[in-house]
Amino acid sequence: MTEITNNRFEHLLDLHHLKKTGPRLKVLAMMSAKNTATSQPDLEGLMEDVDRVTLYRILNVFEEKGIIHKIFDLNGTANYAICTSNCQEHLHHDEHLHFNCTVCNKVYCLNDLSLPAFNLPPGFKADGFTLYASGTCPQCSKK
Amino acid sequence: MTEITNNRFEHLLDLHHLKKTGPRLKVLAMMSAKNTATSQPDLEGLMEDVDRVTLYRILNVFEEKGIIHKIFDLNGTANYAICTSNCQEHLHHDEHLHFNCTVCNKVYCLNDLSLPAFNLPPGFKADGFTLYASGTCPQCSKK
DNA sequence: AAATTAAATGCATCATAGTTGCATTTGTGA
DNA sequence: TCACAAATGCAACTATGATGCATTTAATTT
Repeated sequence: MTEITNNRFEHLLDLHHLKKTGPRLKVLAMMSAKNTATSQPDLEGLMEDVDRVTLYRILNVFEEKGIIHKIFDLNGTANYAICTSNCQEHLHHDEHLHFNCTVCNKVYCLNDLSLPAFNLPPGFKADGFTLYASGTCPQCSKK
Repeated sequence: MTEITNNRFEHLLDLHHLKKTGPRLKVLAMMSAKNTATSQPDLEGLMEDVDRVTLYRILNVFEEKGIIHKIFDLNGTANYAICTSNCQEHLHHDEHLHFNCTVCNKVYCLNDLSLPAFNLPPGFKADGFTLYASGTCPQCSKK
């Protein structure tokens, strides 16, 4: 399974003409191991053997290539999540719902929910929407 | 008119049991002079005679009291806008639409638009929504 | 109107997020 | 396996934001 997963990531890097390096594969592994977005500070902690600057550069290219997307949580902290295949194929289809738990502060990407149609005041031309919801996540609601 | 406006701000500070000081009135004046949100760096530039720390503290109390609200733009920069009266009266009625222009980077608060009803996956309990749209604003569309 | 006091400001200092330039290393294609 | 472009690491720097403490100031009380 780890084999297969790793192959999937290597393929992903190939697709975007990026070299398959240790730090890059590790970033993908760390992010895919969670069901929520990963904050930059957390990621930095998980990647202790990798230079901070390298991490920033990896995150930047991944975002440019559409491999991951960046979400700012309620505190303005950068969070990153791997894009769904849907997101990669249709570049303009980036309408996500992001849920930010006010208790544990986790950011959930609820990609399945689609946003309803919307009309803006005259003159505004939108090319992307993101809906943010804040509240209590399932795990924090339980206890 | 400046008199009246100033009185309105003084009244606003009174309402929230905050002392009517120069820096605070200046922040309110600067923010209300614009039809878009003001970024923290811009605000810092506009308030040159006021200490950076004081500005941060003013923004924090104003936000706590519900006088202003904070919006992070596409770059993660903090932007601030004065809340509408609607927003002050009903604390839970903070469903805004924020439009971030990708050309001039301005953030517009389109308070008038109401968000459609939404249902989240089971277990998620939302207490606030914010819709972000990015694209081109009326002024940048023109030219 | 002057004195008192809590609140607000200013200053020094620190922490963290993010960037840039350059030298070194490493993946990949010839 | 060689060569070169790409990626990493390191040093240094900028910007945003926070904290502790001394000083000032707005508002209250007499």
